[in-house]
Amino acid sequence: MTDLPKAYEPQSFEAQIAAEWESRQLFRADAHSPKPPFTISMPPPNATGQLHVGHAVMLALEDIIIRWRRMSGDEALWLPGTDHAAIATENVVLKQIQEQEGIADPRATLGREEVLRRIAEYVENSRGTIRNQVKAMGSSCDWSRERYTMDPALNRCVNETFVRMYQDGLIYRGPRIVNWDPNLKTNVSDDEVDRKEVQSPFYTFQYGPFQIGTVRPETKFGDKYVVMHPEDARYADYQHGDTFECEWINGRITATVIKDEAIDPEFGTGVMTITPWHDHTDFEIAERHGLDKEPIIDFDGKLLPVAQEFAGLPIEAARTQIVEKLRQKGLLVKVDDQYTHAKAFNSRGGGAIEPQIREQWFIDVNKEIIPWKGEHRSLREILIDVVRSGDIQLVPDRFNATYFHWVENLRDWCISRQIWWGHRIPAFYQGEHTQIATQAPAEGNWEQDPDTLDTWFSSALWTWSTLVDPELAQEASLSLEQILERSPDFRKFHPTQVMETGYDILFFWVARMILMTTYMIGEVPFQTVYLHGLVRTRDGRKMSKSDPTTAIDPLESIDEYGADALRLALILGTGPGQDLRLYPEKLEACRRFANKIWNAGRYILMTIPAGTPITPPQQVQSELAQWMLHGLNQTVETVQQSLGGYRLSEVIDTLRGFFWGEFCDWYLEMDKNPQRSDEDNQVLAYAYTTFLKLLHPYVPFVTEALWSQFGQEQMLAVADFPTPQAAHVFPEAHARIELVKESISQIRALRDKANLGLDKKIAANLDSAAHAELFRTHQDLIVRLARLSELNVQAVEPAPGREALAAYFSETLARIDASAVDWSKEIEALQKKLRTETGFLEKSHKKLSNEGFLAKAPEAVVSELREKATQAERTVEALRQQIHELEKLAS
RNA sequence: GGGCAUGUAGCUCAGUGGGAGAGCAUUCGCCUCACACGCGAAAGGUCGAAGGUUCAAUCCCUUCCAUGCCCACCA
Repeated sequence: MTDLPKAYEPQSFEAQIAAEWESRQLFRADAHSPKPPFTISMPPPNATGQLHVGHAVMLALEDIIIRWRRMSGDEALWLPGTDHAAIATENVVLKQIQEQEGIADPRATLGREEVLRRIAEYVENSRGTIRNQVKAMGSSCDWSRERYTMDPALNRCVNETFVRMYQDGLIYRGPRIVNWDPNLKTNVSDDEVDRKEVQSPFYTFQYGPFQIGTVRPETKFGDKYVVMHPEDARYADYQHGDTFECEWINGRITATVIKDEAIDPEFGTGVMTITPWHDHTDFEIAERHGLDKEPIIDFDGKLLPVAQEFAGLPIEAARTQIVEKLRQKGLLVKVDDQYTHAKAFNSRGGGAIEPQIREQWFIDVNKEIIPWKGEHRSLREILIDVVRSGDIQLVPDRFNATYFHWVENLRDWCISRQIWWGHRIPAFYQGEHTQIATQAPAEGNWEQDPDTLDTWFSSALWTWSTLVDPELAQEASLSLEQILERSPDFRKFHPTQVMETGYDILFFWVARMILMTTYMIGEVPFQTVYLHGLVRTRDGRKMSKSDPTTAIDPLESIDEYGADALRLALILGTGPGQDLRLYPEKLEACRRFANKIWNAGRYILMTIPAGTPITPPQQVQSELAQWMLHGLNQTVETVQQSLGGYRLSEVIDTLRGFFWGEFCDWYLEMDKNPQRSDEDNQVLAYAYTTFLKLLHPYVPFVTEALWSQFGQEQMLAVADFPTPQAAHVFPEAHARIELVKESISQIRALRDKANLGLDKKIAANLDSAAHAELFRTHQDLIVRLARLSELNVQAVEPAPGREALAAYFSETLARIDASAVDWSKEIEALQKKLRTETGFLEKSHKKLSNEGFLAKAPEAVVSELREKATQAERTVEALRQQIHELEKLAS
C-alpha cells in the first residue's frame, strides 16, 4: 500500500512538505472566521541576522502551540516579522563601508540619505535569508501578514503614539545624563548597559583638608564640590555649604562642602568630589542640591578646553599625565593597583560608556494621567496592575518577582538615539518653535529632529501595529482610532493569546509592549507570557554566535538530523524559564525517535489493506485492542492537560514513552499475527493516525509525510486534534494485559539468566499460580512474543503454551554445567534484593500497625499497601529458597 | 547589597505527600521478515547537608553548604 522510501531521510521530504503547506495556504488566518481567535506575534528577529539557535527555540515552541491550537479548532494566527535593529544594523553597515570603501566617517562623507539607502539595501537582502530559515524550521506562520518594524504602517503607528504621548505630557525633552557611547556616537538605555569587572588603579588625592578617592582623575577639573555622609562623625566639624580654598590640578579653586546620604562612609575615605556631567550618581546629587554642572569630556571622548594643557587628549592618555602632575604637586596620597570595579559598556557592540548630559526625549513613567479601570494611573502603576491582577500571566510565575522589582525601580525611559537608522522623531523645529506632529508642517522651513527612536519603541507596539490594515494606515485623513476600528485583523486578533520569548528580554521588550499597548489601546497586548531560557552547551556555557566552538548552527543541524529532530531536541528535558543544554547526542536521540515513527508507519502501511478507515472503531472485541485503546485514551487526556498548562516538554515525554514503549514495543509486537481481522486493522490505523495527530505539533514533517499515505484529502496540519473517547475506556482489559506484560518480562529475565547458567528456579517460577493462569488464557500472545523474543521458536512451536515453554527451560537447565559456574556473584545479587525487600516489608508492617496511618491514610492507600506487603512476603520467601539452593550448588 | 533559580543514576534532565523515572553512556544476549537509527535483559541513586511539620517527606517549612543568573549610583 505504500510507496514510502525504506529509510527515514528527512532531507528528502521536509522542503517539499513545507512548500505544500504554503501553496495550500493552510496557515493563512481568516479575520472573518466564526472560530475563536488564537494569536501569537512572533518576536521579530533582527532583519540582518542569521537564524541562530535561540531563534530556533522560539520558533519550535511557538509552532507547537500554534499548531496545537489550530488543530483544536481555533482561528490561529502566527504573525511573522523582522526588526530593523537600529543600532546593531547601522553599526554593521557603517563598518562595512569603512572596511570595503576606506571611508573613515561614512556618515560625514556620504550624508544621511545615502547612508540610509545603503542600510535599507542591506536589510532587504538579508530579510529573505531569515525568512527561508524560519520556513526550514517548519514554522506554520502566516506569511501573507509578514511585517517589518520599518513598514510605513508601523511608522504611522509610531508617530501617532509619539504625538499622543507628547500631547498627554508623557513624552518630554530635557537635559539629562545619558549613557553615551563615544565609539558609536549615540546613547543607549539603562537596560542596554552591561557592567563588567575591570581592574584599574584607584587613586587617593589630597583635596584641601580632605582625601578623596577616584578611578577617574581626568574628570576632576571642574570638581568644586566635596561630598560626605551627613552622619559621618569624622567630618562633623564641616557644615553643609562650608567653602574653602585649595590647590588643585590647574591652580587654586574654591570648593564647597556638600552632605548627602548617597555617600558610603565605609568606602575609601568616605569623601568624594563630584562630576555631575559625567556620572549618574553625581548628577543626582547635583540635582538634589541645585549644584552647577560642567562638561569636561566631549562626545568623541576627548578633554574639553576646561582641561587647559590637557585639552584634546583622549581619556586614557590624559589620565596618566594628570596623575603625574598631581604627584609632582604632592597631592597624590596613594594608588591602589589591585582595585576592581564594575565598568559600564554598551551591550550593543560598542565600547565603554562615558556618561554625558544631553538633550534627550523621555517617557515619563510616573505621571498619573492615564484612565485605567476607572482611575487615573501612571504607566508604572499599570505595568504592576496587569500582572498583579492576573490580566497577564507570566509562565513560569516566579518571574513575577523580578518583574515587579524591575518596574518598581523603573526610571523615565530615554527614547532618543543619535543614529540615523530607525523611526525619526516626529519633532520639527523652526528657530525657537517646536511642533510635534505625525507629518512635517506644510508651511515654512521646518527642520525635523535628527535623532531616531530607540528600537524598542517601535517593537513595543508590535502586537497591534502589525494588525492595522496597511492601506488604511496610509490615509492621512483617518485618525488612529478609525484605522484600528476599520482593520479587520486588529478587531479579530487583538489582544493576542501568547507571547513567547526569552526571559532575557522580559524587560527590554515584554514590559515595554505592556506599557505602550495598555496606554494606546487600553487593553493588554497578550494574556500569557511564556518565557524560555538560554541555550547552552553540554558543559553549561552560553552558546554564542561569535564563538564557533560553542555554537550549534540550527541550519547545519537541520541538514544533519532534520528539522523534526532539532525541534524535539530544543523542547525535550526543559521547562519554561529553564536554560537548556544542546549537544549532538541529544539531536541524535531525537532523530531516532523520528525514525521510529517512520518505521512503525511503514510497517502498518505495509500490512493493512488499502482503504482501511482511520476512524475510531465502534465495537472492539479483542482484549489486546481494548488495552491499546484504553492506554491511548489516557495518553490523549494527559497530553491535553499538559498542553493546557504549557508543559510542552512533558507532552513529548508522555508521547514518546507511550508510542515507543507501549504501542511499538508491545502492541505491534503482540499484533504480529498473520490472520489479522478487519477490526484489528482498523484499530491499528486509528491508533497510529491518532499518534500522528498528537505528535504533529512537535514533529510536523515526518507526521505529515506518513499521514499523506493514509489517503486523506485534508493535510494533517489542519486535521482535528484528538480528544478523549468515552467509548475507549476498558480498565479490565487494560489491567489484564498489563499483567501479561509483566509476566512476559519476568520470563525474559529468567531466560537471560538461564542462558548465563545462573538460575535454577525457572521451572518453579513457571509453575507459580499466577503465571499458570496467564499461560492458560493468553497462550497465543505469549507464543507470539516468545517467537520474537529470542526464545527458542522451534521448541515452542508445534505445541504452543506453557508446557512447551517449561520444556524449553528444563532443557536449558539440563545443559548447565554446575561445576563451571561461579555462583557467588548471583548469590550476592539475590541477597541484595532480599535486603531491600525485607526492608520494605518491615516498613510496611510498621505502617500497618500504626493507628495514625490506619485512621488518616486513604482507604486505597492502606489496602494497596496490604497487598504489596503480602506480595513482598512471598518474594522474600522465594528469594530465601533460591539463595539456599544456590548455596547448596556452590558448595 | 537586594532578588531569583538550581542541586535526583556516569552525563543531560523530567517527576511526585504514600516502595525512585526517561534519554544517552555501560554490561550481557539477539542481524526476529517496520526499524541494528533496532529488540530483549541487567547493572547503576542515604533524590546536596542538618533540623522541623505529618500516620507518612525526595516533595511542604527553617537553617546551612555548593552552583548559576538578574538587579543596584559604591566614587
